[in-house]
Amino acid sequence: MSPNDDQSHSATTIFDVARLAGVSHQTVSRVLNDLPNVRASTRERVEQAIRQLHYVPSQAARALVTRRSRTIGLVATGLPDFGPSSIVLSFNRSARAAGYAVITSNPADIEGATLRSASEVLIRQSVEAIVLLAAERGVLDAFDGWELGVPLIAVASEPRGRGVRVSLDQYGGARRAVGHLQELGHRDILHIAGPAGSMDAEERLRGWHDALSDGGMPVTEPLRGDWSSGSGHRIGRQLLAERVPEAVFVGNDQMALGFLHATQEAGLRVPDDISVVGFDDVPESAHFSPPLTTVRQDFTAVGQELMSAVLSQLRDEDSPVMSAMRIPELVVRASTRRR
Amino acid sequence: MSPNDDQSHSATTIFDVARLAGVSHQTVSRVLNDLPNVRASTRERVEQAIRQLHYVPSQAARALVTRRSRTIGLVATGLPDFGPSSIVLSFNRSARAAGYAVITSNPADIEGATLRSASEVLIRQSVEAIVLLAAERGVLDAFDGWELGVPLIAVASEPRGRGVRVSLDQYGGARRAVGHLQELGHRDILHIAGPAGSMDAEERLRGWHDALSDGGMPVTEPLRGDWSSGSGHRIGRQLLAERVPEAVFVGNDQMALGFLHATQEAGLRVPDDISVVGFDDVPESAHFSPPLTTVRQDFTAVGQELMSAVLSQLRDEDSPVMSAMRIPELVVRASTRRR
DNA sequence: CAAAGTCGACCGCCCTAATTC
DNA sequence: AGAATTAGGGCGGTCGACTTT
Repeated sequence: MSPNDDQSHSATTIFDVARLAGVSHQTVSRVLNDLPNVRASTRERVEQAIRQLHYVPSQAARALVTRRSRTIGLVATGLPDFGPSSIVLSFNRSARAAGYAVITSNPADIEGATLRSASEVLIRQSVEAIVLLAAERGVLDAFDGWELGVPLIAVASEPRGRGVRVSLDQYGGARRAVGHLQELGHRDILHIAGPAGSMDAEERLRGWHDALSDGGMPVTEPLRGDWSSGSGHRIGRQLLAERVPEAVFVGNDQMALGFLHATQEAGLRVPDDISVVGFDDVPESAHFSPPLTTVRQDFTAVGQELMSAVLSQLRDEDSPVMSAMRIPELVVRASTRRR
Repeated sequence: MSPNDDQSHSATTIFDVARLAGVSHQTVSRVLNDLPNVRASTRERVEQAIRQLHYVPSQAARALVTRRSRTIGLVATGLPDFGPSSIVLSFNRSARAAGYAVITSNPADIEGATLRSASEVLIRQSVEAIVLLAAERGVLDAFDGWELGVPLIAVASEPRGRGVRVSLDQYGGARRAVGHLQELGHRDILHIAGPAGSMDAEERLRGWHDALSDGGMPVTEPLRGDWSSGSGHRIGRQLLAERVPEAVFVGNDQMALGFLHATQEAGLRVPDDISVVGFDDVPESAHFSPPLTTVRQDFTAVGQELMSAVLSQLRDEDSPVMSAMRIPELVVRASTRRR
């Protein structure tokens, strides 16, 4: 508002405000924290002084005395892929909306030691909770027997390890994908899975497997990719050199893209010669060649649920340990057709 | 190490450590901060005590007295797209390597007020610097005449506004892309640009424009997308309904994907009927149909340079205001061919 | 006179208790 | 007597000055 009245404002304290407003520092504290017993006129004078001095309360001082940093730590792997990035984005926004700042750590790998040291840095920043976004099976084991001192909330699709878990129903999503293929009359349905050890990969694999065996269809060994389009391409090449399945359920959209690439190189047409279903529904999948039938994951919801899990955990320690998982929807486009 | 010796460790203080080690709290502080004048044997005893108590120094208390939070704030827009996500990832890692934690804020829009309030939240967390990742022209204006109190470092490809700027040479990259097309003998080269107002979009547009006029070629009005593959698709549809240009330089890979989709719908073949060049080199572009010729941006380098700009700014206030911008490389794949 | 340690003030804020109106 | 306000003691560190080998 008014110009020329800032004095290197990192040095302005609650006492300066008090002096200017003609009250005690404690009264200023009261208005700062919306506590009662402050006359409206006094409050107004104080607020006026705050504005005039560009006063910003010191979070450090406040954290020191309240023992609440209003900060939560996020350990995230898998970036810059679309899914993880989307979850991080949504989580950051939800946290901010709840009045929390989030400190992010992106460890270089998912070794127990690396994860632990990333968390230690966060603990040192006195975060009030730690959120773990690392889809690998066993990452939670790294936290076993380690008294963090703060709640741990993880994105995990398997019911295992300590901490609170949040996820979407990968198994259910996979069943929908394969079910779609089955409804179209396909029986010979292969699966290009994500890396062994990824909880999501394993759950999708399980969904595919169960859908086939429940339908009395032959279950073959799944092929293993690493989520990258390159791996989808490579696997597709090898596979198609041997035989052409009726349909393929690919573990994510990137690998599906690589697989589509391989089909073209092999002179095959999708969906005429072979049906393909992906997983994730990244924004680009609508423009793949052909537009990809896939399973939509609501990453935004995951971020929001993470934050609400954090909040309920902060509120009382024994809130539910795993929230209900929504089943992702199938998005039918042009990469699948009736046999 | 040893079991059963943790006492709700958020309450452990430097005094507890001192007592256990049989020294004064000051001596503990010395070993904590690697200061001299501590006998090796004493140091060892203190470290032993620290381990035994699971002692973690309170960042809040330290920040309060040193006035250094060891935290830096990041205001990032554009997520979850690949480029911005990659920069954020790289920046986080570089910051961590330098001993800084980073608090991220992802504003919902790029209005001045929104940006400003996001920064205020960061200031309140007493960050030591603010990094702004918002490609829009004019976002820096929102900070004009506002005494932040901490250095401001921005990713910006245009030399404008306050603060330190870091970027890759968008203009140079665009010239390389268009130069490639020209070398292949194309003269009728259209441009599908990113949204008006995006600094990167404007710089790439300028590069395209200058390449054409320097080559004595006709410059038409650029088409405007919004970076999404959907917009590339829509624009492609409209364009191709009217006429088929020899070549198109598309502002990013996503829009290029959408455009490729449109060419297929129009029954055109790339690169036989029309050459296409993208920008970014997202990992998927190698598997587009056809594999995309594009310009590779080294996002990791941007993240690293951001952090080193922060450090030099923290070290002394008048370090260079804009670092040298590298020119992104051209990656030739299968979407372009000689006329 | 070094090196190794100890003491005590202070960073900016919140909380409880005491005081004033 | 009760509402409004003030005084003072930490929170957990760092740093300078001072004391002990």
